[in-house]
Amino acid sequence: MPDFKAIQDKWQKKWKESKLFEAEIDRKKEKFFITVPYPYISGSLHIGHARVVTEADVYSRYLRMAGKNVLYPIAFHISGTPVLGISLAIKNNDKDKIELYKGYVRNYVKSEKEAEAVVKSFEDPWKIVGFFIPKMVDEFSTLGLGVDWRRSFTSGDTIHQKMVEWQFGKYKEKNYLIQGKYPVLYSKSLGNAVGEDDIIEGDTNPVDKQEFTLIKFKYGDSFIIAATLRPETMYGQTNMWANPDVEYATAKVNGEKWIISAECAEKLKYQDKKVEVTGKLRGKDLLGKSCTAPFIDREIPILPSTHCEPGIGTGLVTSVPSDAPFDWISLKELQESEAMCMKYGLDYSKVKSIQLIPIIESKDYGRFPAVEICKKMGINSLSQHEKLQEATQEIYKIGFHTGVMIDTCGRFAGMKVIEAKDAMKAELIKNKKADIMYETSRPAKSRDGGEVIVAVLDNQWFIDFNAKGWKKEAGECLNSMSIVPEKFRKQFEDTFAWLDKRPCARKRGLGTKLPYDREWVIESLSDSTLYMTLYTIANKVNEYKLTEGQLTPEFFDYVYLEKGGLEKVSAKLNIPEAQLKALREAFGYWYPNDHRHTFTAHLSNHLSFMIFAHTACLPKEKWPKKITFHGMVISEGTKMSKSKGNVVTLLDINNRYGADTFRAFLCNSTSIDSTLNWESDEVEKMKTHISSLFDMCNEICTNRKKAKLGNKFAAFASRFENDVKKAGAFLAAMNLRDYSNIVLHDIPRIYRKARRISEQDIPTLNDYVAERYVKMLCPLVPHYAEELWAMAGKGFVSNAEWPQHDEKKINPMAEFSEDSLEALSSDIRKVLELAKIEKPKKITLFTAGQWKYELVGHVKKLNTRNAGEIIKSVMQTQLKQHGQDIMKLVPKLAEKTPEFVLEKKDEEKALKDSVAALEQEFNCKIEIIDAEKSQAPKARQAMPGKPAILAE
RNA sequence: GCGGGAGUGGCAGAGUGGUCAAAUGCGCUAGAUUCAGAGUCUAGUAGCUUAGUGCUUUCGCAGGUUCGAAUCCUGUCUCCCGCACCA
Repeated sequence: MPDFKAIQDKWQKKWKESKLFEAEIDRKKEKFFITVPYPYISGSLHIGHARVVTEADVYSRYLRMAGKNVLYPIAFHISGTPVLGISLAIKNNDKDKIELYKGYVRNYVKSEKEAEAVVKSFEDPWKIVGFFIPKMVDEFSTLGLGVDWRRSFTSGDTIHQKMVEWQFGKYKEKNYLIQGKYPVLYSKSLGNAVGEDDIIEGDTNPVDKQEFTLIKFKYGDSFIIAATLRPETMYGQTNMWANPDVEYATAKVNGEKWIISAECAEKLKYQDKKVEVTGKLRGKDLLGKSCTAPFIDREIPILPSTHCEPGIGTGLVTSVPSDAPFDWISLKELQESEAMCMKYGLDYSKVKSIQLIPIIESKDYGRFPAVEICKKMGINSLSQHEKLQEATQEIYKIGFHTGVMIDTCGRFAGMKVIEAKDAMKAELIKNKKADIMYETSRPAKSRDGGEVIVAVLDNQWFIDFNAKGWKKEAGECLNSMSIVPEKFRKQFEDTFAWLDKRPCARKRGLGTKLPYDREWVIESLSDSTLYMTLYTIANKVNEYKLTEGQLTPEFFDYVYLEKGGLEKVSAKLNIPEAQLKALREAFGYWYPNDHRHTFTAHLSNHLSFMIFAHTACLPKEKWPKKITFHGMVISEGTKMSKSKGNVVTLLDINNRYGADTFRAFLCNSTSIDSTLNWESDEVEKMKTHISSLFDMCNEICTNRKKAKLGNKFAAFASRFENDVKKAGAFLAAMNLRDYSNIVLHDIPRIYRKARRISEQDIPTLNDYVAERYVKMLCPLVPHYAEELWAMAGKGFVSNAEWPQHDEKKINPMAEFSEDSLEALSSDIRKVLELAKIEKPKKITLFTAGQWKYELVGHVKKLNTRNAGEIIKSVMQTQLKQHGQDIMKLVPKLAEKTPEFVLEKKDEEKALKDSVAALEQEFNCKIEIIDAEKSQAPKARQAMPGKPAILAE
């Protein structure tokens, strides 16, 4: 077995030394600029990252060999809050996170002590970035990528930030940016918006924002405020619930006197409301009194229930017992307990007289869904909290999707719940009878232990995708692009239609500050939509040592848009004209992005934004040309996750399998848009497969003799030429699976078969395939290919020319004859087996009568498959005389018409040529007889391409 | 719920109107080579049947169109992905 590791290291080093993949402008060649999404840094790279870069590499290696001037760069994304979250966790001494990162770091440093020190340093987020980026470059490199690393950068680099500033300047100019109110998850202790990564268990148990409608119930000169998720149930209200044990607050909210829980008053301060707490009020004190329900304008009593939680909503709940399980059970408990009514000084008879009011009919439920579901689930006490919650969700879900308002609901009768909800809410708010409050879907804490609530920011920046004209241009761009597979185009169209205003900045996280409002950091999906442009110039910007002060909007206006005039810009920015010109030239030459290869998950955000960004900032000819998608990656049949322990990292790959095995497995195990299942057993098999392939090629390359390949190899040559042709075509279409099938399986198979034709011709055969085969292997297994190529001593195969096929040698007839002969020998074997003849004395082959060839030829020419029509047509010819046989043959022919039919004389010749081989195989005499000249009953069975067989 | 996608043999995965019992690979069975293993080679791998044949069943399920359906149409079931500030 070859030492794949030594071979791999050797060639990766040589490529690097010779700057093989450092792309430069070459006007003689057509340029091709391919990109993949830059990875976000978070620990080690795994096979999910590897898939996209490797597929792009195989493809771009082909294009390079096919004569294109290929630029394939990779950069790194560091924007956003996850890195910050890691820092924070480490700072807060989060044991799990520290262990996790120590685990990563230990892969790269020598001692435990050193690892600890490195992880400690991660309290500074930039140290995380600084540590991992070089490691990631190294890990990617072990895959044998043809990447131009000189052009790499991170989204935290000056060049990136200045470009994003330019981009957002353009957005601002075009009025694509607006400000407005927006609810966000917010940590009171951090004084900042928080994301999933900042919240404890935010990744496993995500926190959502819920929108409550606050309903105002007139109560003296104040309002009792009830919070509800179901404003459509107004017509079903029977009473108000207050928790007797809770202390409520009276507060002035935007000038009105509200009664709400103290917690609620606190939260509302964050939700763009003026709140001034003026007093306290016990829940008990409200009981037995009444308040006026808006909308239905009805007096309803205030009753006690412990299901009102001060921490949720306002701590006061309006009761709709027909549709809310909690309300129904609370009411039921009260109605069944005179003692409880006495306790709170309520009039028991009045409480007992409360009747449910039906309002909604839903699928599978009658007029009182809450009652029904409680009965069904056996709920009869408020203490069954979890079951009640479940019941509530069920009723809510089914009511929302299938419910219809019934005749008790005034002018909303007949309306679907889904519509009535919004209509009633809007009307309430319009008449100032309701307000909005946001609440988290579960109690949550940020990593530092502070409470997470929902805060409304009133100066949130949005990108307005509905800004005038933008969607039209984006649509135009999409129409001009090629999307592979094409089925994803519809999803783009849907996404475009649905995109509206998107918050694009937050108050924390790594990234670029908004140029005209510097307390905001551009959010990480919004800052990574135009960075591909930077690959064209990043190496030069470094080389020229351009500084922040030089990378102004004028710089990008000139380099990207050729605006401002060379002399003027050069003088203003203090950049030599030659340099500025070179930068402009580089951008002009390499851009647009010809091909972006990426994961489907990016479609509805990154890729869509990317298209919008390009149309906003760049002229049409610089818009992206093509997007291809790959499928997801799973490991041992399930999703990769740390907890399952099935994450396969690039370090694992490098240690256990090597790049070529990985590449071969990746390309060969599934088509590009399907899910890749990483199974180590299968990978092991691939490893042995390609190493035996390497041994085979080794022999092909060393045992060679230049000579003309004889005619007996016509079928082989035909298949090989065809494979060369198809391999190129498959690669050009980025069909990596079919391509790899050819080089990994098909060629070895036909080659091994051909070797058996004649031992003494093997060196000639080897010489025939050697050079082209090694070239064809190169995109897939470049290290092995270089190693083999080195035997010929002609430089790198990586930039050799893609092999041409010889169309003249493609000979379907030769292949067909070979196939027929194989079929014949298979048939003979079967006959012998069935006839139980172990050692045949003689085998007679009958060729079909001339008329049968004519018949098949005739049928093939007809463009009908209808047996009746075929017979009709045939009977009008000379063949009529064989009428009886034809009646039997035609139905079969109609069903299965052979692809090829040789002339009778050609078939006889082919048969004669193979007599020797057959005689050798079966070790007996083979005789060929024309069926028309034989009386043997078997002879009648002969068909064109399928001689009758008689074994004795 | 809305939107998108997918269901093929023991497995992975081709095939989108005829040459399809369905490529290729893996697995499995038998044989060859080999000290042995690995590898390679050869044959086979839905069922029944047979001198190489024929028949039946099969491409999630149920119907339909057609001379002919894995492929087109209708209905239905199941699974996967996205649904926004999260990279």
